Amino acid sequence: MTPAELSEALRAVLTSAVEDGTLPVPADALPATVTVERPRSREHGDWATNVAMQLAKKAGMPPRALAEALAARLGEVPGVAKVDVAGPGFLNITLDTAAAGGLARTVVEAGERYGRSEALAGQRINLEFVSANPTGPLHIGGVRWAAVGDSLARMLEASGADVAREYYFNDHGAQIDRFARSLLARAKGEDAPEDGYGGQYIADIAAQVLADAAAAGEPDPLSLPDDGAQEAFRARGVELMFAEIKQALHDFRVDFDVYFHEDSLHRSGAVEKAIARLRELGHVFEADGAIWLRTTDFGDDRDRVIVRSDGMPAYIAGDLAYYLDKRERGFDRVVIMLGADHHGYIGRMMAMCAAFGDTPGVNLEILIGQLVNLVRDGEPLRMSKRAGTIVTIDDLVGAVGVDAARYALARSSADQSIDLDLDLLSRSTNENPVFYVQYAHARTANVARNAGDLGVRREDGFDPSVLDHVSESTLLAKIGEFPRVVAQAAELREPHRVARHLEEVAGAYHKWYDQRRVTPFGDEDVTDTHRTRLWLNDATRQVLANGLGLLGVTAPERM
RNA sequence: GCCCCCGUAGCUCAGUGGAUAGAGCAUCGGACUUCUAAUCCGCAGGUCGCAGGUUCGAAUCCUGCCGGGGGCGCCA
Repeated sequence: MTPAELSEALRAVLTSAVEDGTLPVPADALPATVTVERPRSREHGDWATNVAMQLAKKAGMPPRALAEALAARLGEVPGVAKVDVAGPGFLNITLDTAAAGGLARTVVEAGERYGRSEALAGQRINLEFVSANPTGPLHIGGVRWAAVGDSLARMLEASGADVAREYYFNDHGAQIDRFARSLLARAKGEDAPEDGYGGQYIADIAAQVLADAAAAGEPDPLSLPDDGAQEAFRARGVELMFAEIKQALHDFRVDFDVYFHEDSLHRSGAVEKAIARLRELGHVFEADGAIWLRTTDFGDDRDRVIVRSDGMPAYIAGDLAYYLDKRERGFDRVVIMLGADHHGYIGRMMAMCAAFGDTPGVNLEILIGQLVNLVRDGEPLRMSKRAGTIVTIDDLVGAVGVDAARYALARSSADQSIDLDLDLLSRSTNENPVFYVQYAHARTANVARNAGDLGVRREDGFDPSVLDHVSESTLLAKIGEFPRVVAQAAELREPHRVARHLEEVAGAYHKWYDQRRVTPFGDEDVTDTHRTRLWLNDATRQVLANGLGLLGVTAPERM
């Protein structure tokens, strides 16, 4: 019996109690899903619910009295061995060993589908993340969002949502001009401009632009007048830089459905259209020669310029048009992941959303993630694009590999700033928890191979009543909670929850492995005990594989 | 000055109002002639930053303060 099935059984008990008057509350007062949790202490049974305490006030009954009434009915449910009322009104439920163990078969039969749900079915979600400027290689901060964003996308999809991964390609404006001037200067053998970019990659790309032009039989860009030369370096340089970022992300197992060019919003007239819409809605005014959006009407702390007094659209104008474009493409939920250094945008972005008549927090969600700090020898490392002292995605992946990098970045809450010690990472020691989880998976695969070699076959028998050891109860519980953890991670936009849960599953598996043996000794006969344990072994393997898949981390068969 | 995030075991961090606050790492002591010891078992380790409040119940929610980090342009 899965916790979800137990939850349904509880709800049926509640419904019947309402119908015959035992529980004097209206039917719509019942929670849609009854929360069933694994109690902290083993003495409190297999599962517990606080539903009696939640309903006590509405029913006008003492929580314990209500719990007693429910306990009697719940005890009648097939598979439920014992129900106790404890503390202020908890219902502590103990399952028959066989009913609890049945989960192993459920998981194996569900296979890759175990952990998937329809919790977010019908939602069309646009998830924008990374969106780094193509003025340099993807740095460590962007890599965090690549890992977290892609994992979140996988979990949203597993929960039934229709998800588009989107990268906003900022190829318009002053930063790109600075990038182009830096390339040009380097090609001429000059120092980088005061406000430009430095680093070896600038030299590499400048050389590549020259080589490409020569190979194509085009005139040497350096022979052009400065304007033309800068444009040649801009066009080709951005293309090269972006291709490099895209390739690095692909190698990181992150592929976007849409790479959206900011420039296209300006060329297509989408910016003007968005401003016109806001003007019609009466949220635009002019002052000091500029055009403003009255975001203070919607909670922002100051109004925002959308067209500067020199006639150029401000940066936010692109955001207005981009948001509108996403909505018009049919996404009812626009989710944007930003670094903590952009948290100041939330107010204006939410105000913009409201100005268009949408609901902030529903149609537009902004997820803020804290920064990644780099540490070497215990000293914080200052990074500067201009000086070229940046740690790129390739540096990180080269040091620890994709699996460890993705896992390390995805296992912490995005609210938490994280320190990555470069020495530790470059030593590639075994301190990374990804190995703990992957090793557990490799072990399940090894056990299954050995069992197969010795003639243990699942299809020959399944007797869940033999799964009576405490390590089996614990492992079954961890496996049983997996679907709820995935759905919760998707709904809360907190993919790290899945990683943490996998660590618990792995821990429970390792303990079980030490206590119970799947394969027969020597000339021992194969019994249902071996077969049933193989079901549990394989169920664990499935959960670890599904979970690692949600994190974009491989599940090795051998290590 | 205003805004955001953080403060939990020696370290790194889990814990979206529930029971005796957990894990990994580090330290110390144990367990491999039979499924992988990248594992497991045990010991030890805590004023959940401080002070109030909300309620049957607060690490969790609210207010104030302290400490650390980040941000507040007609830049992008």
